Amino acid sequence: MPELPEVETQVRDLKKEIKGLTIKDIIPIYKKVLKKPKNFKLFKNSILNKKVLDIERLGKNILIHAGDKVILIHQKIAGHILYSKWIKKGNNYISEDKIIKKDPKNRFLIYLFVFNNGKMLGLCDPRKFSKIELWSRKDIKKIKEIKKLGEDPFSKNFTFNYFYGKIKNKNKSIKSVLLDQSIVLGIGNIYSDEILWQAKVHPTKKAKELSLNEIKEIFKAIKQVLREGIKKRGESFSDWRDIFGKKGNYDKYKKVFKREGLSCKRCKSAILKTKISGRTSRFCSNCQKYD
DNA sequence: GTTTGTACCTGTCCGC
DNA sequence: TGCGGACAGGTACAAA
Repeated sequence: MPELPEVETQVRDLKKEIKGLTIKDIIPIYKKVLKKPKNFKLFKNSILNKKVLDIERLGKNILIHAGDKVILIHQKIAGHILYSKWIKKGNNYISEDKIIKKDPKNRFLIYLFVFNNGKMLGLCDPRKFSKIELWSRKDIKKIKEIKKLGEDPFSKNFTFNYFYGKIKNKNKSIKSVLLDQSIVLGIGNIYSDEILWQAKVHPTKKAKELSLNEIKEIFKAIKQVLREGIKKRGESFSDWRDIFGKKGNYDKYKKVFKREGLSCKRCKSAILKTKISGRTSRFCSNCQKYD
C-alpha cells in the first residue's frame, strides 16, 4: 500500500503538523510492532519529552527525528498513520475526528504517540506487519539495512547511468527489479505495474534482455508515474488514507493495477494478470509486448 | 552471489 | 446468511 507517493504525502503533511511538538506519552496497543528495542520501557524512556525536529522519507520508511533519536516507521502492506485525538472507550479508541471515525479502514489502531498539544499520531494496521524501530540519529544512515538501499528516484544521484549499471546484468524480470529496494527506492506493486505500462514493457521480460531504448523509457516512466502519484496524494483503492483520514486521488488515474479483465486505456486491448516471483502483475496484452 | 519461496497476520471477497 | 478458501500493497530470511 504505502509506496513512495503515499509516504511522501504523509511526510509532507507531518512536517506541517508535528514538527516542533514534544512526545508526551506512547500507548502500545499491539506491542509486537516494536522491533527495536524490543523492550517497551526502554523505548518509551528514550523518546519521552523529546522534541520532533524533523520528519524524513527514506524509501518507504518514515523517519521521525526526535531529540538525539530517530523513530523509524515502516507501514508494510496495509498500514497507515493518522493524526488526530483518540478517546478510550472500553477496549476501543475512538477518534474525535469525524472523517477518521466513520471510515472503517481506520479501526485498526496498533500504536499511539501522544504530543504536548493533546493530539496523537496513530499507527493503524489490520495485518500488523508494520514495524517501529528506534535508532540514534548519528548512526541511522550507517546501519546495514539502510546502507544496502538503492537511490531515491528523486535524488540527484539517480541518474540514467546509475540505473543502467544496476540492472543491465540482472537475470530476473524487470518487474522484480523495480520492486528491489537495493536498486530504486519506493516502488511497490502498484506503481511498478503503472511504470511498465507507461514504458510499454512486458513485466516478465528479463532486465538483461531489455533494449537500451526500453531502459530509457522505464527510467523516464519511474519519475513521471511517481510524480503523478505524489501530485494526486497517493492511491486509496484499499486501506491507505492520508494522515487526516482522507483518500488519495490516484485511483482514477491508474491504468493497469487491479484492472485485469478491463480494456487498456491506450489501445482498448485486454488487461491481463500474471504471477511474477510471487507478486501479481497486471499488463496490457497488446501494448506491452515481450519483444 | 543471485534469485525464488516462505513467514509474518488478519480482513475481505467470492463461490457454494 | 454463513462458511471455507484464496488472496492482498512489503520485506527479512531461508532455501535453491
